[in-house]
Amino acid sequence: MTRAPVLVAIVGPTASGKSALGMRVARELGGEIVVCDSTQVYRGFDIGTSKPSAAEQKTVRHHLIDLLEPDELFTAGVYRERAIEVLADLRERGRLPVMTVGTGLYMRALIDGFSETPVRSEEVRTRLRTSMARHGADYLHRALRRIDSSAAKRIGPRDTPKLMRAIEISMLAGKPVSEVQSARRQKLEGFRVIKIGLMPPRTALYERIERRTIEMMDRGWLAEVRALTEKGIPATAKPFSFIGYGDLRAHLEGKNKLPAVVAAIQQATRRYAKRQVTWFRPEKDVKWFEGFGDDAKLSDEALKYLSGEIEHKEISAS
RNA sequence: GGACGGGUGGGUGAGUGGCUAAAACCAGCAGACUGUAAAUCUGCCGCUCCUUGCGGGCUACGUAGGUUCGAAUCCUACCCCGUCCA
Repeated sequence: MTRAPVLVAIVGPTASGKSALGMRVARELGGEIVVCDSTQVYRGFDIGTSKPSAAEQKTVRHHLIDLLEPDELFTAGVYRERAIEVLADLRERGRLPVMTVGTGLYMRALIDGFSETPVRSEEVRTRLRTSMARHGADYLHRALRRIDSSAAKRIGPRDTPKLMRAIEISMLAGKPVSEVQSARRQKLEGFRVIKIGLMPPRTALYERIERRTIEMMDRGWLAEVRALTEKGIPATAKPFSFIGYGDLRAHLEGKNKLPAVVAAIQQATRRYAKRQVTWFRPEKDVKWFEGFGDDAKLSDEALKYLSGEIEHKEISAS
């Protein structure tokens, strides 16, 4: 007779207003935000990652941001573990988890889970990289073909990261990746997930991306990058590969003119948004809203939908 | 006014007689993605027709003519752009 707690997940491309909608949902339904974003976990990288402001964090409690130093690595698997801890805490306190999802893989890792796969191993990767250097660029693909031809068919010969991961899994598990991954995924348990999606019209989204980039610059993004650089964080640190950070750093080193950099950032962001759309669109069980999350009418509807769903689920579950 | 260099598809830019609807890269569009995912990779990318084929037709390399079986590629004139000389 336990009422399974609800988990609300808001998906959508960057700049679609997930945070704004999440804030409202959390405020009105007694929730806290569980951020699902691979960039906001890094401390100090705030403006360019659209991290919730201090004011917002004061209004509604946020989780899973500012977890790491710039030189630390993070993975979908680690995200899953951390998120499960947070969810357990929220459940205990009777708070509604409101996930704002920018990183589709992380949400999948949490909700759908992975098959039981070996964790990333730097040793294996170092070895693979050495072999690749010795035997040529197509070494990994040839190797995977020997181990697991169906996986090799699925992954392109130039897709080094995925080839490496596939081989790594095969080696550590002692059986082909395909076999490893055909095992059941370890789904998130104990929550009823309600997914809502934001899908603004493409041109409107792109316009907003363009505007938001300018706003980020106005809010001192460049100064943020300068401060991070002056702290001695190397350009090779992972968060400097996030959209904008590397470009702005290069600009500070006198490499590119600012207007060109801003244009490049806008472009990269548009492309990123497109990839997010490609990822989220086929997602199952999503209630889609064709607009921005900060639109009053849209958030009214979304809220109405959510309240209905939550009530329904809780009644049917008890 | 004169001398050179150059004008190629949305952009950059290869291509000097047939293998060129035109390399490559970028942008754009679509897609894939089970552990670095704001990452990485794949396909398409002049228009059009169908019996969707390494298929047909049309248009295209500043403009207009010409040479040739055949021209983005050669010739002539003209128009632009850049550099230099007056």
